[in-house]
Parts: sequence; structure tokens; C-alpha cells
Amino acid sequence: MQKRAARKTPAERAAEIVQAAREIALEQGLSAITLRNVAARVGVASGLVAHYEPNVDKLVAGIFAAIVAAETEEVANLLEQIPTPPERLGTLLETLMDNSRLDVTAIWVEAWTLGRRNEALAASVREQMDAWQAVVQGVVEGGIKSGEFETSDAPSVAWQILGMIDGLNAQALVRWDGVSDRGSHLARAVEGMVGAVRGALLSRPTA
Amino acid sequence: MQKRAARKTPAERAAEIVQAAREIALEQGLSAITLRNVAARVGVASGLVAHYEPNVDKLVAGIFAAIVAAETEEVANLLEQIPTPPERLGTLLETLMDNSRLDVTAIWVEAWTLGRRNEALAASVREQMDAWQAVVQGVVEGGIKSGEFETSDAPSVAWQILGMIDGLNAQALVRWDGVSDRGSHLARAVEGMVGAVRGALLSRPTA
DNA sequence: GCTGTTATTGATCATGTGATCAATAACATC
DNA sequence: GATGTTATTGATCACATGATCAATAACAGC
Repeated sequence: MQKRAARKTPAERAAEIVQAAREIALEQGLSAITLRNVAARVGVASGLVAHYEPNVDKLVAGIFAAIVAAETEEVANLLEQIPTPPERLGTLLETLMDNSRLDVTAIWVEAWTLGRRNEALAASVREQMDAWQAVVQGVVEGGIKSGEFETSDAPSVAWQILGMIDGLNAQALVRWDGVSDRGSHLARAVEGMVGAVRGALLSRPTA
Repeated sequence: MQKRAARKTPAERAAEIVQAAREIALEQGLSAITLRNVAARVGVASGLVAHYEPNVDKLVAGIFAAIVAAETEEVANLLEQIPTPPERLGTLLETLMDNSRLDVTAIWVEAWTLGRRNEALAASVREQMDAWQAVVQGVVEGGIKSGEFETSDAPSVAWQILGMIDGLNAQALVRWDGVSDRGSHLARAVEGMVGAVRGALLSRPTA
């Protein structure tokens, strides 16, 4: 049993701390990111975490941004490989509604509230929302160009789609039962909004 | 300047405390409901609040339920006075999206996160979600009966509509700009979902 | 007016938070 | 091996939380 933690490169240690904070956020929420909590996970004194992260609020904001940006990028990359806009939008909905990202959803929801008292986090939230919106807007605009979508207001529609997804995911966080066919109901709603042919967004052939 | 708070009936004092907690929740959020905070607002010692509310977690859960239930009831009553299901659903969307209830939305969002560590609150959240869902489901079913809506799954559609509204409102909490015509975009989406004629949900004549 | 009930106080305890910093010890360099 | 740099510690501060409870004082009924 070693009393003192092994001495490491500042870069290494900093990475460890960020990683620990990320894990804590995903498992227990952003508000569980505390100096002592992170320190314990790394196996280090609390003072060391404070030494590397001069400000907890900023650490939280940074972790939030890292987690969410990774997801955005991942999905964006996935969409790039899909040829047609309707399929792309359908995949977007499907991917975001598959309940495999509920931990990230929980972080979004918590950030909305925490941003009220953490200005750095609030800024990160706005930034990441914009990033998401840009991705969705790109898909919608692609559909307009190809003539498969018909809407005059791609930016607003993109925001709307995002809001719907967030709301439905937040709902699933608390109450996952009672709702069947979440994906196809949403697909139908979005079809109505972007002016697509009914069923156009279903990547799998209609049953 | 009176040192000691005037002696009051337990019922009176209890009502004061609940009222103070409600105001704090709406102004600063559920997590601002603390013994000392509530006590200060009422103008009594912190111990007295603890005396009337043996458990802060339950107080928070109760305040949440009171605030949200009042809103549900208010909207339900409003809808009762509207004759046709499409108009009723349109009014529902309009009412919930008019940004006059953002304080209540903030409480919903916070409750979703806080429910993670407050079991009583989590139970209240589920309860109040069910109440909302019942209201929406009633409207949808009315439209099915009248032949103006066409969907085979009223319960799921109701959940879906709720989720969308919540998500869009939560979004408005953080970022109110950049989105125009939130109401009409949503109306179009919901029309697609309930199988209504396009424009059927707009209470005002289409421009 | 006296007396008993009880609404109210405020100090206290155990915890938890972020932040600070002198002291320590491990490592690299000479 | 000695020396200097610096990663690391852990005690400490000020503050906030929920909860408890003996002491106090205001009121009602006699």
C-alpha cells in the first residue's frame, strides 16, 4: 500500500484528472464533480486537483463540453456516410432515440439547470447547442437542395427538431415505459415539419 | 423592530412556509429551498421550518407537485371550454409555448435532475407527468372519436406531444432567440403525428 | 392573575463544499 | 552523491447544508 501517489508528468496527471471527472459526470452527474470526489477517484489529495484545475466551475463546464462535443462529432461523422438527406435525417433521429445515450441526456438536462449558477457552463451549453443545431440544419438544407424537403426556414426547423429530441430523451430518462414506437412517431412528426413524404425518413422499409 | 415572530396558528404558519417555499422555487429554483432560506423569507428561525416540515426532501417534492399540478389544472380547465378537438389541441400547444410559463419549465427541468437524489421528488415527477399525459391523451382521443384525428395509438402520441413541448420549452429556457414561429412549426409537426389536416390546429385563421 | 400548553428560538452537531498554502518528498541534473 | 526543481500532500479556512432540542415566551383557559 503506497501512501503517496506516484509522481507523474503534469500532462499525464492533468489527463487523469479530466478523465476521472468525465467518468464521474457520466455516472453520477455534473454536480458530483467535486475536488474531493475527483481526487479520490484518481487516488490523489484534493489539493492536487485544485492545483491542476484552478476553478471547479470551469472544470465542470469543460467536462460538459468535452462529453457533448464528442457525441456531436460522432453522430456527424456517422451521418456523413449516408447518401440521401431523408435517410440521413432518419438515421439522425434513430441514433439519437435509441436510448444508448441516456447518460449524455442526463448531463444535458443537468447542465440546463446548473447553467443558472455557473456562467462558464452556461456559455458551454449555448456553444454546444449551436454546434448541434448546425449539424441538423445542414441535413435539412441538404434535403431542400435535393428537393426532397420543403420548408422555408431550415434554421428554425433544425432548432425544433433538436428540441423535440431533447425533450423526448429527457422524458425517457424518467419514464421509459408506456411509450411505444417513439422513433416512428417522431419520424412522422418531423416529416410533417420538413415537408417530406410520409415514410421518407424511415431507413428501414415500411412494414 | 420585533425580535420574535408573532405567534400564529400552526395552520397559518404552515401555509406561510409553504407559500414562501413556492416563491423561492419559482424565483431561484427547487435547490434554493433550504431551511434557512425559507425561514428568512417567512421571518422566523430555521428551526421552526424544520418543525413544520420534518424533511426538506419531502418539502421540495410537495412544492414541485403543487406548482405543477396547479398548472395542469389551469390548462385543463381552459381546454374544457373549447368545443372541437383540433382547436383544443391547437390551444394546448399555443398555451404551453407562449413563454409565460418558463419559470414552471425551469422547475420541471430541475426536478428531472434532482429526482436522481430525492426519491420523494422522483415519485412526484412521475405522478405529475402521468397527470399531464392524461390530459393530452384525452384531447387526442376526442379528436379520434370526432374523426378529425387519425392515429391508432393515442397514449403514445400524447407522451410524444408532451415530450416535444417540454424539450422546446427547456430549449427556450437557455436560448430563446434564433427560432421563429415555434408555435406553427410545432403545430405542423403535431398535425403530422395525430393525422390531422394541415392547418387544423391553428386556432387563428391561416394567414 | 395564575397556570399550563405550545409556538418559537437559537445554539449546536455532523457533513460537505471550494480554496489556499507551507511543508514534504520524489525525481532529474550535475 | 549532492542539489535544485517541483509534484504532491494534508491541514486549515470560511461557508453552507439538514437536523436536533433544551430553553424561552406568548397565549388561552381557568
